[in-house]
Amino acid sequence: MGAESGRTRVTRTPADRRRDLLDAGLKVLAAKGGPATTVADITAEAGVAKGTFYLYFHSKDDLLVALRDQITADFLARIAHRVGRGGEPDWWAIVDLYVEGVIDFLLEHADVHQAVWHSGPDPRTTRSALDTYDLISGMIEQGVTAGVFATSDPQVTAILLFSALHGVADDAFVLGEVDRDRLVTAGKEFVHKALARPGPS
Amino acid sequence: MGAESGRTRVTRTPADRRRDLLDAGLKVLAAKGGPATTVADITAEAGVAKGTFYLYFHSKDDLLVALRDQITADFLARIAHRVGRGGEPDWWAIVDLYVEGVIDFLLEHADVHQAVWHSGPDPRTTRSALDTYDLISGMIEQGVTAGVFATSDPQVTAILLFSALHGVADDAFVLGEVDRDRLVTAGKEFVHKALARPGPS
Amino acid sequence: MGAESGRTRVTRTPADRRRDLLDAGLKVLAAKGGPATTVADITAEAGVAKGTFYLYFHSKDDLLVALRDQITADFLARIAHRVGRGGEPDWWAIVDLYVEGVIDFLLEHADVHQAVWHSGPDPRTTRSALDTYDLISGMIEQGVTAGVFATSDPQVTAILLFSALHGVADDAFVLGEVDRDRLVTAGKEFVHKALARPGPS
Amino acid sequence: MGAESGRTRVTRTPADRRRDLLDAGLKVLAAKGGPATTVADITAEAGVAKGTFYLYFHSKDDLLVALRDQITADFLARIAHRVGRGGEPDWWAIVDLYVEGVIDFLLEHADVHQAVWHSGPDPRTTRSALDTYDLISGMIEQGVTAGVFATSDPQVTAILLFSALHGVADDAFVLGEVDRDRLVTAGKEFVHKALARPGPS
DNA sequence: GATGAATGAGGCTTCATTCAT
DNA sequence: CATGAATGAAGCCTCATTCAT
Repeated sequence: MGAESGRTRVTRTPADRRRDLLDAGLKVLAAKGGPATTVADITAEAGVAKGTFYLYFHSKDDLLVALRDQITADFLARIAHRVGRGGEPDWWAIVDLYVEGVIDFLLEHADVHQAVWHSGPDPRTTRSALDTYDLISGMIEQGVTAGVFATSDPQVTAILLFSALHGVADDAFVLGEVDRDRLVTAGKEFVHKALARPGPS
Repeated sequence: MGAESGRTRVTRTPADRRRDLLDAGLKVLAAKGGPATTVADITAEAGVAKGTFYLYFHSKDDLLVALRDQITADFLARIAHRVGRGGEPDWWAIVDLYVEGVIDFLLEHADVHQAVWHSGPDPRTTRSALDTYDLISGMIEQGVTAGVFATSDPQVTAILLFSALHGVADDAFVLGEVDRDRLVTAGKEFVHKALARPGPS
Repeated sequence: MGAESGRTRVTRTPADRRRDLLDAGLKVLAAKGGPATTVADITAEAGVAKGTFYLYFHSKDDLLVALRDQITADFLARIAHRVGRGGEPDWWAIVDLYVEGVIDFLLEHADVHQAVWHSGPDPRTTRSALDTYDLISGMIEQGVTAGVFATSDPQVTAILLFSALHGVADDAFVLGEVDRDRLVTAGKEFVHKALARPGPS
Repeated sequence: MGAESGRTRVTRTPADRRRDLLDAGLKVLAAKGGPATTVADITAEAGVAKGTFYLYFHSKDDLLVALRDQITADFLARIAHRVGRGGEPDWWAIVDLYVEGVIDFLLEHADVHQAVWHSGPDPRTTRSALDTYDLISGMIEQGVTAGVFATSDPQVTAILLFSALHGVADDAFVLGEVDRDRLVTAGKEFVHKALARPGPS
């Protein structure tokens, strides 16, 4: 009597439990990679029973999608936060912040990114990527309107730009040689030139 | 009644059979995606028994790697073929050919590419990607030496460039809206500017 | 019609279920012999799903080793129980009890013994056999010290003795003609003479 | 020209081919153990194609049985050869030769013995073992008749005796510590005493 | 006879998901 | 709500045996 047998009951709100599971998922995915991660891994990491998982997610894919969305949202929030400082916008400064933001974010989360992005259901169903592209193409369009950037196709350019940065960061991670500053420097130079108006005079 | 189990045994040369299996793998992977593809799918498509697979590949991963290498080799060959025309090299023309080559190739094989690239063993072990980057950075370095291009970091720039093109093509495929000419046009503009020397005067 | 697939799920305590599987393993191994026994056979006999097996054993070999150890432990316990009666030890009586114990045990479990012993991983890794030899050589050494037995090499003699009895029992089983009393009588005579001190005078 | 493509045709008589396969089987079994040995291993070792195997043996089990019989025959021949020296038989000398013969043979062939004996079809079907026992019990009976040995049950004693020697040799092999002379010494002592007539007076 | 490519049944093991407690 | 034992559909791979050449 008194103490129940087993682990003392940890009471957490449903929202907290769900968060615990997402966090655990993030951690395990980063460590083991997408397909290798099992539901058992996640519940073990979260310190709950296997069945509990299904009280908070319909399926494993469900959690994967949730993580995808969460990561993208985090990413957008971080970029928006860095970029969205008022006053007369200095478009080149914004681009620099953006480049640094993307690279830092990806380097930080590259493992999860890999795992989450290439697992679970077809990404086609996710709005995440589109939101990201919208952010970038919005930025480009405004810069063009402001007469600072030049591109004939802001939308495709947004994808080119994002993909370029995404690519270097992922590759640096996969190849295991990460020189953040080198990437940032080269990335800035690359993007600057690609967005710049043809040099006058 | 009807057909007996297993149609009459057909013997082919090892090289042909191996090719059959690779082709079947390509087809099935394109249709179902990496992890969803089973060895049974592949052998069914190839019209052989399951055990036959293991006469030609040590494991499922083995085939995946073989496909990876083959696709990369095909890619490099195509690019090299397009680019490698003698005479005084016109570097901008080469870049254009390259951009078109990459986009065409990826649009054509985007599905397989996705499947093959993000399945099987860690790509870290494959030389494929590195070979590709070497090709590009070589091209850039020569252009720089020739005084046509300008970049302070040809290697990272090569990755940025490749990733940018790879990204648009994959995305176009994933999103299901492919406008090849638009991609090519935007890609050329993007790459040209990114590689160009700063405007004179 | 009739029973649905999979009768209603029955939950037992882990210890009980593990025992169920061991018992089932014993039964099936006795009936079909080592390599012919499949995990499916065992789970069917135990009345559980195939996956359940792997909740209690890491692999098929794992169960084989567990059975090996269990059987040896049972054997040692039985012998020890028979032999370990206090008072002035009558060494010849002990030997007789031992001989009977070995033969009875082996006749009873000969089938499993065969199956379990010559399957699974190399027995070299198991302490089982050594424990058995230690028991016997201990008995012999004590008898020698007590001046009742005579042997110049108790350890090898222990193996000779055990092997002799093991052999007859197994053979009787394999050949299908079991005359327990005949074996016991001949065994006793054999062992007595082999252990006896040279006739006086 | 001249040489045919592929390995030069090696013409061997059917009997030789069969022998090649048996020898190869022996070698591979000794190296890899019973169940781990595949038909492919054997044909590779013999330098013939897989299908050739089935021209000389009905099945894998068929070869196993053939090896079993062959080994037993070799064994009997060796013992008979050592023992069967004419003149007034010195029964104790015969026993010594026998003990040495058994132990040497088993130590020499322990690996194959293990592999061959505990694989393939139920040994119940083989005459091999019985032949061996007949040899031994014959020896014992003659010794008894000659008034040199004493046993009330020559047949069971034969099995006890054979099993004892077989056991030590196998164990020494399995445990990896082989001290041939120690085994022989202890074996002789053991068998001598077990067969001896009760000390006079 | 010889070859070796082809077969396919079947074994082991994993793991997302369910459900009785 | 939580638990964790139980499920069973698949998946990968092996290998004795067959058969067209």
